[in-house]
Amino acid sequence: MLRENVSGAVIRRMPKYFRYLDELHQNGVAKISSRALAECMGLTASQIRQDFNCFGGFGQQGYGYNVETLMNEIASIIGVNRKHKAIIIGVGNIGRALIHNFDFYKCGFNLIAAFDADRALCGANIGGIQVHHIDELEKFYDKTPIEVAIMTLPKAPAPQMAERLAGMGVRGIWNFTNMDLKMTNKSVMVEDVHFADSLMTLCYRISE
Amino acid sequence: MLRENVSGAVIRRMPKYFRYLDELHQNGVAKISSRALAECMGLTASQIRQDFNCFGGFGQQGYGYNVETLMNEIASIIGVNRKHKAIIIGVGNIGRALIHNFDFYKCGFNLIAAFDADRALCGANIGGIQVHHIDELEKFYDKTPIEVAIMTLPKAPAPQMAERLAGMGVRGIWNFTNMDLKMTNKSVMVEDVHFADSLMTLCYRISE
DNA sequence: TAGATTGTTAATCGATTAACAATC
DNA sequence: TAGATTGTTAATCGATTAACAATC
Repeated sequence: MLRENVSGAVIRRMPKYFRYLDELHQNGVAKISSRALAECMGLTASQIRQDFNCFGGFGQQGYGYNVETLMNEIASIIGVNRKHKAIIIGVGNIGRALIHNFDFYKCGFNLIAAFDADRALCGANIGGIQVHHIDELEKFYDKTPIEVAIMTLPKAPAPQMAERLAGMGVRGIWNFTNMDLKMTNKSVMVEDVHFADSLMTLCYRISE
Repeated sequence: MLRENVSGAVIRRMPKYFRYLDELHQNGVAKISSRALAECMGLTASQIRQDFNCFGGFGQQGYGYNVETLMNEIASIIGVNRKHKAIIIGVGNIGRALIHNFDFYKCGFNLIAAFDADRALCGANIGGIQVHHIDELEKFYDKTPIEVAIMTLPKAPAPQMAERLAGMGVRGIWNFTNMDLKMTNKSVMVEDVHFADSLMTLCYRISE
């Protein structure tokens, strides 16, 4: 796996490749050409071959790509086979929705605990996930270090919480606060889910 | 407002501009230069001026931009001042989370109703929003046409629902199904919120 | 007027697409 | 072998950055 100088644009396409290959595999498709994959994904064959060759040559001239092999390669490139430990901070509506509906495991994560500032919720078990008080965060981390924190808490405490998590040593933050977190430690990766930006983009596009 | 040949990259940045200008305005900041805005948003001054000039000249040489004026211009460019009517299809966890927590109004929308296939939920009022049975969708639309549908329903019925909505005449779909909707009618705008793709991107980035 | 900062053109950079030799 | 399709290089396209004249 080469994995150097891979552009953000390519990285953002990898999950989509994984998604389509997973589906093809489940449908019993054994091989696919860049051309056919391009057709069904709405990309160009050229782009697909360029993208894959950022990480190595997974195909075979004259044949195409073996769907299962390629899917596994991409899974391993993304790292979804590694099952990183994650916790969720804030069990309001969005937090609960994620706990109940979202397939963390398929995305390479193992959700192991939830935290909230509301003492009334502590000790509760939501969808199989134990809720702890936020004060116990560091104690928990010392026993069980986690790689990623999911921030589904209100805006106000968010910046401070992000720094606290970074200080503890988390590697990444999945950010649902709809605000940009300015991390002092740039090695902590932040992935934003900006609902408002997304909906406003739609607003623009339907306004012609 | 020129608004021709505006690239997708520029459009995606508009909500972010709006967000920052709104905050500056609330903090009582009256004027700002492209340089200062660039600094606080993590962009370049050049890019900001290029972006704004896709839609017209909102600044003043030697002075900068009036924050309130610029904010209002951008609000009007995005269309958030128009309050498009919207409905939500599926009141599971994600649907409820949006109804309870999300500020549709600020993003230019007026959420007027919810629909679900589960008869047990029909007639209920969730966070001020009436839940109707999905069978009444067309009847409802005939009386009250809406511009946008928010799809927070399971994958299985999603493709058919998208076509049904397009057939009725909706202009846009905010898609939470985590699948790509292939619309036959290309004039229906689809904006995806791909949780899984987002988290997998983070997975890649923390895997070095 | 002098200083500041825009609007806009030109230069650079990066990403996508096209082409084709290599090869299964 | 002939046909197909990759991996990879070259060409194109678009987006970002730099530069600077216009002007408040």
